[in-house]
Amino acid sequence: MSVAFAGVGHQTVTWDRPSAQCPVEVALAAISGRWATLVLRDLMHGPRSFSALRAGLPSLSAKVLTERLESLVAQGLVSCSRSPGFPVRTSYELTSAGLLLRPLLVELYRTGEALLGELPDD
Amino acid sequence: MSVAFAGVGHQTVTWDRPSAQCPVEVALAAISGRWATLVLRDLMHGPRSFSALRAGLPSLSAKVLTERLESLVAQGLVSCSRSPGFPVRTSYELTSAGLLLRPLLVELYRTGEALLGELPDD
DNA sequence: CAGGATCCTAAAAGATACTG
DNA sequence: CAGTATCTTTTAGGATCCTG
Repeated sequence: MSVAFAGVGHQTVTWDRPSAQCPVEVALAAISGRWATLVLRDLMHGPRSFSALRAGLPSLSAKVLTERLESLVAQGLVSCSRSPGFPVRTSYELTSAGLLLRPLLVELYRTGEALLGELPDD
Repeated sequence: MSVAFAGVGHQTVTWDRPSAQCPVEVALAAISGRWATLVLRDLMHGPRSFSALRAGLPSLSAKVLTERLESLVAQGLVSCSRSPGFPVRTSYELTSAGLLLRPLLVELYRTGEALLGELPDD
């Protein structure tokens, strides 16, 4: 989106579909996909290994976790390091860009709480 | 999620999958689905008719717009009023709960901008 | 004008088994 | 330990045509 929502002004936009250049789409890409926010929350507490992440989310399959991590790494939000030797150990860690997501996650939580307060009958 | 991300403390959670009671999931549900944030942005500027929304998002099909609106109405975020007579006119408008999403949309935009600044090479 | 009804395709998610 | 490979199921999105 080319404008903020806070009433700063509404300039007409020329595109009509989600664009990769739109900040909102960029932020959404980071938190989209099932389990994405849960994986991010775990990583917010510090580096985690593949199995530590699995242990925290038992009903998440290895395949989906792999997909989620690949996506986060591809977006530059998470970095991955492997220990040499055997068995291999990996460590996934938020990058400085990934840490930028913290306020967004907080805001998601805050907004959700506000909605639950206003609409307790859902 | 049962805890915020701001370092208030990390209590072990007992569930292991996205839950409808989790504030984060509630907020996510409001903004998920393609075009959802764009529809919400339009509505943030005031009531809109079905075709006004379509006109603003030309590549969005009637079916998907209907789905998005139904979802928002079902969540209590948007209300819909129909004019009597013919042809029918509808007006979609954010409820007070829907207005609670504004800061979240702003934060999405802000975070996206920050990410684009930190990762211009995507 | 404001959708509803169908049908179709693609993408995401999940289950299971296996490998470096 | 940290994944990969397949396969099946589910879901979302889109196209087209139709109706109150």
